[in-house]
Amino acid sequence: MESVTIKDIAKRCNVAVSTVSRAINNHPDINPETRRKIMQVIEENHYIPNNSAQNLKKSVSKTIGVVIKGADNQLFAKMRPVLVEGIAQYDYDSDMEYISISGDEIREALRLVKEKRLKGLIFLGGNHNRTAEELKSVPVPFVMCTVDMEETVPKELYSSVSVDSYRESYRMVDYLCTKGYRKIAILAGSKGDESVGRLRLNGYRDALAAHQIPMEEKRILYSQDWAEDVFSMENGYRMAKKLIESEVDFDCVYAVADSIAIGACRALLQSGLKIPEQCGLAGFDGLDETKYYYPSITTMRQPVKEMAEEAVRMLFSMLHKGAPNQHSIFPGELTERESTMK
Amino acid sequence: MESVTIKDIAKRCNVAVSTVSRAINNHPDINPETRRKIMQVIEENHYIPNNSAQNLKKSVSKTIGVVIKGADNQLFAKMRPVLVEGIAQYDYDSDMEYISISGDEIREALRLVKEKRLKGLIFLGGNHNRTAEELKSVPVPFVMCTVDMEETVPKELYSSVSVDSYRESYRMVDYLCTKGYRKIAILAGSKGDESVGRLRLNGYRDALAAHQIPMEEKRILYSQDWAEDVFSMENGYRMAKKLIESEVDFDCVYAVADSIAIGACRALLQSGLKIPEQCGLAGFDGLDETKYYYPSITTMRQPVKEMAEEAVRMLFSMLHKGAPNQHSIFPGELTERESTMK
DNA sequence: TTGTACGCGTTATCAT
DNA sequence: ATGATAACGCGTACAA
Repeated sequence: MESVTIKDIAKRCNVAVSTVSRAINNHPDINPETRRKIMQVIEENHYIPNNSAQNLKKSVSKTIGVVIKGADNQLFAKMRPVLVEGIAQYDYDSDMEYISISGDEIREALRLVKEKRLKGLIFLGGNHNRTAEELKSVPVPFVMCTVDMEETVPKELYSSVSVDSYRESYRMVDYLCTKGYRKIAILAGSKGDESVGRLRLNGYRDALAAHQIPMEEKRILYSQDWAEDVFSMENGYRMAKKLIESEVDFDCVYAVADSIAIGACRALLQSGLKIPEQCGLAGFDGLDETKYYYPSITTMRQPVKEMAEEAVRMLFSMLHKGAPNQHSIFPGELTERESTMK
Repeated sequence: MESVTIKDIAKRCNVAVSTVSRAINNHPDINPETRRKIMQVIEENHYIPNNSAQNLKKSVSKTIGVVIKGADNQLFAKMRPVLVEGIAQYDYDSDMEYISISGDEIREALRLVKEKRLKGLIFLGGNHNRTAEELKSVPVPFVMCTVDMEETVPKELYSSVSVDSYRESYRMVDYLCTKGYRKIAILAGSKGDESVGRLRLNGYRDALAAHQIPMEEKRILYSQDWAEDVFSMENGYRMAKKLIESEVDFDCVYAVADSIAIGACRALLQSGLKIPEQCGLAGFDGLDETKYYYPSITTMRQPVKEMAEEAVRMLFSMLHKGAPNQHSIFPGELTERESTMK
């Protein structure tokens, strides 16, 4: 339990702690011979520097915080390793923090920055209507990843990497219209959604309008307000069931997230509908599952890997070169699959 | 950037740092009045104690390490929040570390324990053939979660929470036999698998034997040795494809993991086979997706939430009460679904 | 009840 | 090239 410290190593080597420190940190002015010997003793005793002491001393730990909103979001799960590796390439550590979908990521971030002396932040998910006040309160550079901010929020107050939820949602619905679907139902998030759910819903609205298709309120399905559960397959299943039982007329279902689409797909097939012959289906995000469902499900893929890499690049350009806040918008990849290929 | 420290607070309050410290840590002997005032100043200045300094001082940080093997394992993703919350209830912090599926979790754990002065460890996944040496080298109590150790490893050297992969796999195949399936193909892990894959394969072997069904090597499909990829849907799809094209006779497919089963399911349906009429299908783990596939997929559910809770309970019983190593085996839940209900 | 002073393990700045 | 020592921010025994 009582770990071996740098002092122990120094003693065992009959040198001063400073010499050991030099050996560890590859300092130039040290006799290669003593260095070799010290490293050997370190090996033998399985000595490993105390992280807390290092950070305390360095006063500013080389650590980037990653605040992940939504515990089992699969997109974020795919981004995590990319971020860790990317950050490591700059010789920084990463500190991952998961917070609930209903939590306040900015408040949490503030705590972390102080507590762990973080040098920068990457947010995965979050509300898109933060106030200027809130954004200004973050004392280190940060990048919002996969979250479209409200237009009213000044662009110079934050950096971001995202796909344009509104625009790509519009594209998707436009595509569905082009395929001949006219009565497209949408499975949206919760009614009070302040995140991507609403933006995608807006894209749906405007695309229909552009095709002169009257929008029926009845074809908009909201989920119950069980916050954590909004983007679950179960919720998709429930909403689709409700749609089917409501006897509302529809020839296509568009879900604002693939997880919702998968649940919905089962409900549709179970009710005897043929996909895509009697009913089209499309999702959003590009989860792997959509490729292996039968029928495979049309989706708007988000290039998560590239986005994560860009977020890291962007963050360090601000950190190292003092670059100003930037915004990078990635195009979604409309992936046409069996569910809409009649 | 230059954070406010406990000294600053002390100065602003005209008290000594120790008094501030007492206020923060709810010490009994402090004037409620001064305490109130100090807390107020702390609020106003957004003071938050430096984590590193606290840990360094406490010399033994109240932190539990969680080593997660396999980045996007969905089972583990479900366990994470349960673990965090459970650990927090004991007033400990958790430190999550993800390592690649080919990494050495023990070596990594050793590093972490020293570096961050961890008090205990929970492993999510890992090799099941560790040596006694390796287990003894871990200097803090630890619990292996969801990993069945080899019988030859002395039970008193580690604690574990798991379902019995061999036994439950046996049960599953036994069930399939009972349903009348006679030519059951298995989609196993990679040939050199040292983890659950092999144990589940063994269960398959013995269950067939018990039913006097001769085992055909041709019905055992191994994946390529692309380590990270073994339990992916894509790999399931590939193996099933290979099976179909091989013209080997089979009336049922059993995948050692649900993710593999999902990929396989698509391949089977795509080839025109009716499930379950012409071919049964079963997986293992109990992923949500299996419930929403069409047809829904029979699986052996692992009670992940309960297992995570038990792991925490077990760890702290060792930590606090000095309890000896323990082993808790959870029964799998054979969930019969459409894919095997002819 | 409050203040003083030391030490946690490490790195950096001086001397030597 | 190496050693002694201060400092990082905090908690706590001890003294007051």
